[in-house]
Amino acid sequence: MTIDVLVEININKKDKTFSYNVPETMINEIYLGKRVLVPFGKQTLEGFILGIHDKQDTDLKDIIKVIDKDSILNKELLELGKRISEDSVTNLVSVYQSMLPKGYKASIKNTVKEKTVLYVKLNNINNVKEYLTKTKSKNQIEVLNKLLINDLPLRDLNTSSVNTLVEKGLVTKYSKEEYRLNNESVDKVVTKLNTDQENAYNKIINSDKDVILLNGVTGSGKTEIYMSLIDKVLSEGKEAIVLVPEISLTPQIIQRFRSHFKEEIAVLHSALSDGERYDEYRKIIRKEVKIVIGARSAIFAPFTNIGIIIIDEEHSNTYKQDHNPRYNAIEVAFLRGKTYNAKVVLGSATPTIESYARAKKGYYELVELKTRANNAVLPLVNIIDMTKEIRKGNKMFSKELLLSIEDRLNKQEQILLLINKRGYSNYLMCEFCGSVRKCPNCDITLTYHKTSDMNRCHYCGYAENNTKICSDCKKDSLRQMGYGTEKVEEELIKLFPNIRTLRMDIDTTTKKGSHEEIIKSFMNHEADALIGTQMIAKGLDFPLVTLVGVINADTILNLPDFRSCERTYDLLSQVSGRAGRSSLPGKVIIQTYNPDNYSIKLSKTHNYEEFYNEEIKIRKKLYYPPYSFIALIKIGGKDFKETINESNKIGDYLRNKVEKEIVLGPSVGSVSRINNIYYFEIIIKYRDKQKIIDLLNEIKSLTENNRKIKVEFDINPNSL
DNA sequence: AGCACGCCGACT
DNA sequence: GTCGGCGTGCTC
Repeated sequence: MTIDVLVEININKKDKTFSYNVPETMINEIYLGKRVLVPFGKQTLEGFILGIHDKQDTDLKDIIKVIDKDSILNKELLELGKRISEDSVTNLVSVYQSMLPKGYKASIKNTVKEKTVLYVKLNNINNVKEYLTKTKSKNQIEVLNKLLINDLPLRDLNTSSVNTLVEKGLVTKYSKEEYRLNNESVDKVVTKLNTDQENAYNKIINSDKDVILLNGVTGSGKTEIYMSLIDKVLSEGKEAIVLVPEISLTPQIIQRFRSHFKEEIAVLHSALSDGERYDEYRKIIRKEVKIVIGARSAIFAPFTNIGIIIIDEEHSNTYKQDHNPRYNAIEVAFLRGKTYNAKVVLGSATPTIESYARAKKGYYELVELKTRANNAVLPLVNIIDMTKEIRKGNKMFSKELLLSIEDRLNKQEQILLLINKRGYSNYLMCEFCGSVRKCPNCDITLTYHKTSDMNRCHYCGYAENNTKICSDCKKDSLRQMGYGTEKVEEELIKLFPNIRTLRMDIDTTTKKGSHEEIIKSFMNHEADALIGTQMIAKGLDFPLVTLVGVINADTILNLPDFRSCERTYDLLSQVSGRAGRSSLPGKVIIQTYNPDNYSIKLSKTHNYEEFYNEEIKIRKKLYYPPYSFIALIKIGGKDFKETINESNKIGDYLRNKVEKEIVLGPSVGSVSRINNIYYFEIIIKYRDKQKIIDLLNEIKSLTENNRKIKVEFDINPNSL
């Protein structure tokens, strides 16, 4: 037997496979999509089996071994990978690699193994019953009585008694696979839909469209609809995939799904250990579960009879992978949905402009939920003009925010404070000459880290001791600008010495489980205020929160990105949605230096459509999505001149090929230099997606032999 | 990705 | 002459 193997390194010739001979002893382990270890020149590489032939060829080298026990990539997923590779202009191997769960990718040396536990079973029931009438040992009687009901793990029994019984030949120890994540038995909760939810549900199941956009305000109860849809799919004997943004994959949501679906569900997210993830995948392959809930890569769950794919918070930018292969899980969902004739449901309070436009045009079924479930009212939103506050000397907290905090403290209600860190970290600026301290390798603003008292570059990891000396004017005038969660917490405690605070940001959530701990602690009212970054904006449900404060609403708005208004509106709506989710009415205070910007102003009314109508005008005028697709070509090289030259060549090539489309650049990249590699960018705005994908694949094969430059492609990039 | 091969400049 | 730079091509 010989096989075609796609090896893990990038062969310059497009997705070339190599043939190997399979030794007799391994023949029954060979399946398409499994990984094998093969000799390759002088090295040993991993590769995927893409072809199996029944012939004999002694000229070929033998494979070393078969790595995978189960083949996760079945025929459907192998085909899907090819399509993704084409659409995202990435090598096939890297697509297949990212379709496998992370634990599987670990090097062969530390491949994850099944966890086994020693169990004890009875040998012969009659012998045991007879022994029970004779023996006087209390411990042994207890052990045997337990085992009469069913086999038990050794750790739950008296070990020395078991050992005695083994010697007497009455019981035997054996090892049994045990899943690392056990679905602890919970009472099954039956959800009941209210009238609005019922209507939405019916509209979804009766729709003749492949894709449904479920646009519901925060707290309108989309999750109950999802669960009812899944119930229906399960009753038809089919499977369901639920995608949520990593950040909102909180214990709260998982618990809700667990309590509804019991053990029929597997959970996949980045906080799992390799072992846990391995086990969750085995549950899927062994067909022990019918539902998968997970982040982006869960879209590749190896189900074979998918009935529905649900994507919650569809506007979230986490569905697009921000490194190669740059696939978008939503587009993958469409592909898989089509294969299985399964509906794809996109849910959001603030859909992307593109999705909403498609729904309005009738490509998607539009289903709307305009009121909150349980009669909760949408919170009152106050927008505070910080330019006025700063004249009064209120830098961080406006008067109104302070009064409201005090009020909630008196009433024993809870407060959520959002500090928008993105694009607004603690940078150092010279008070004298205005220059900002930057990374010597990357041209990127350095961030001051209080814990280590160092300035760090978030791109390359460069770190230096904190300094007050400006590198331009050499004066002792560098001053910390901006503030993060830490600073806000500090100030808050100064102002309200008795306040109990919790902080949630990258620093406090690196440890496994710390995210959950903070949420649990806040839920139990062990703190009055939760101060955090974006990660507190989504999906959380704290009934006692009646005040949400946004310290700095403008930071995203100031990013040089055509989606900055959309992102601002999303964030403000999401975080506002955290207030007043129970019977207590909620209030939101948004502090901003741009109170007249429509994305901030319109977050007051909770009316998405109003915002959409404003935003779509601008998109049309400037020929941005959904009126065009955008592709980004990133060219990097060590030699500045060489990189410009090659970039220009690519630009010219494109301009020759696409007449009416728009090619911008090459221009200096948004980050011009990282780790002493220079970057240039070419942006293409176009109408015909397929045409440009083909063209980019052409450029890829033309440039991948060029060792002077590295070219990367990003179709519909998350940010520009 | 590695590694060999080969073609040029600088040297004991 | 020969050591070593790196541009190019190949790995079943």
